Amino acid sequence: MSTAPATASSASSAAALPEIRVYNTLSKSKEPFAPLRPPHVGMYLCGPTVYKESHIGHMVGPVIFDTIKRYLSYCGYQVTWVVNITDVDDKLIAQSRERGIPMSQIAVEMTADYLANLRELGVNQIDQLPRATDHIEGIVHFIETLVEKGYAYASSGDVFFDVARDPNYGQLSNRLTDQMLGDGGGAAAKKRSPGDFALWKSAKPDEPSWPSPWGNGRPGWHIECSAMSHAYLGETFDIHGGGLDLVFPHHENERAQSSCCHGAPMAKYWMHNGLMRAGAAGKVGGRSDRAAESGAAESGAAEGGATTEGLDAVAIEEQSAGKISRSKGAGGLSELIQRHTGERLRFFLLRTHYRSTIVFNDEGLEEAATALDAFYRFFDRFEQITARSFYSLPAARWRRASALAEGEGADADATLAALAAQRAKYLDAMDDDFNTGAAISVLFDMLRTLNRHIDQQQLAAGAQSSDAGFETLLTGAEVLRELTAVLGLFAKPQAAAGGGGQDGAEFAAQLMEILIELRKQARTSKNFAMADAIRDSLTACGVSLLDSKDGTSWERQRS
RNA sequence: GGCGACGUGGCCAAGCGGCUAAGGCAUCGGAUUGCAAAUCCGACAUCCCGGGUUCGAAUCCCGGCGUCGCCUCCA
Repeated sequence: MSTAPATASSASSAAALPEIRVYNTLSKSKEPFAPLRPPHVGMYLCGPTVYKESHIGHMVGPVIFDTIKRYLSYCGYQVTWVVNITDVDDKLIAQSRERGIPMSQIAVEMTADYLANLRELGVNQIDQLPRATDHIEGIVHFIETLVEKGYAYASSGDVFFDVARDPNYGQLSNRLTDQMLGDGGGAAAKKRSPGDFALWKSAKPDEPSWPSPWGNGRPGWHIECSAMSHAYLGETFDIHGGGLDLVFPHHENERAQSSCCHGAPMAKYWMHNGLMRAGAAGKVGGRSDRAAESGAAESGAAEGGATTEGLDAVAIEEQSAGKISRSKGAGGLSELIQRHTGERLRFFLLRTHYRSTIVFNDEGLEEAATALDAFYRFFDRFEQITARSFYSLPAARWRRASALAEGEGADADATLAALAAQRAKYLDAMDDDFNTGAAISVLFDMLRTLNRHIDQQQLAAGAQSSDAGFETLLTGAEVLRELTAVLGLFAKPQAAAGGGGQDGAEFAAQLMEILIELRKQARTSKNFAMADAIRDSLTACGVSLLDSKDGTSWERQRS
């Protein structure tokens, strides 16, 4: 009566080939990851429409998929990752009008902003960043094919996708087509039915446009992703990602276009990351829904101004004076990065599972900072003892190349044994739908193991490689490096560990003030040995003290 | 109205039928320390409520309460 066979049978063989499981929005369940053409993996992430500066919410997907690519690569796959830049769109046109500058210029500016932010967050695994406007021809061709095959129809300069022709429409987002096709009748005069969506939009007089068989116009939203993913990854690729908010209509429509055009599935795995919410003091955002009104009167509490924060409560950039901005200091992403460092933001994002909602607020970021400090302190400690920088340790870039791969060499040494077990736990977490939160918790365990090892072996600054436990520390740190690198963390030393954007020069000035004051006190109390020691030490690191009747100033020596 | 997610210690957050319910922040003890910090050891939850299925549920099902998202542009 026991179900033992199921668990027992896999025990021996499974160890050799760890199975990665991925949550697929299409099937609403976790599936074994089996790419179409192993070891190659094609991955497409829907990038931004570049009409405004990006905000922190735009970073969630890139950080997650950057990590996914890192992990898959680490496991031996060869991943090609494409992120599109949508640089034609109604919003861009609107911005262009508003600011009185060409659409293309806005796109260039905002793309640069986006990329700069990605870089700060350590997102550097993207292979291709195609722009929609560079692929107009392909887009037109794509639409032509759809028209030829009868899935789309032209209607006075526009071209629409005929939703009724796709029996699978609605599958991804779990919507019924007849529901959408409903009675609505003639919602838009040009469409056959209200659910149809534009593939090509005819140009109005002063809008940017490109020639096409249907006259001058521009691509509709969705089609650029179908065309570009096809151009770079082929008819069917492995992973298609994006925010949960893109499931409908964006991905549903992409899927319809692509599968109808090619007669093949667009992607094997549809992965969607959770959205971010601003977690202000009270409650946040959400527009007042129909129905929500009834009980509002009695709770006088919320009256202050909890009104519409806008749909995207996270868009602090535009919340000029609202309570949201006050509670977290207004400003865009770049200011956020400056205040918290990109690494902190990345760490913060990775601590939550990618499919859940992340509540974003300063408290969370501060906590992340505190937690991260434990790592930075260990790196310092490690460097003191071994005279090696943690950041320059050779990290195994492949799972099976690890110093502790499959637990080898871990038998005799308790520390290594513990680390090997922890590493296995980490890998299990990552194998299970990229559970970065659980993986990071293991990292803290490793930190404790390593610190305990140092304490117990009494390793101190200037230790020798012949000292007991020295080699173990080295090996252990390498493994920690290996596993943190997979998450894209600790690539390079932080300017000021945990300092949170303290300006370097200003910081140095503050320190110097303290030292000068101490030396002054030493001199006053005739403790000249101490005073000289301070000055000599400073000289040793390139700082000269200049005494005068007005006090003491300092300068750095030119090298 | 339709679709969907979530509710785990003071806070954040893993867990997806069965080891002592991860980890972080905070708090409280202890070791260490000239003091402090850091580090280490230890303490701190039966999982929104009510039913049900099961030998066994935080984990599955039903009902309730609550929070949130999508259905329109959105990562």
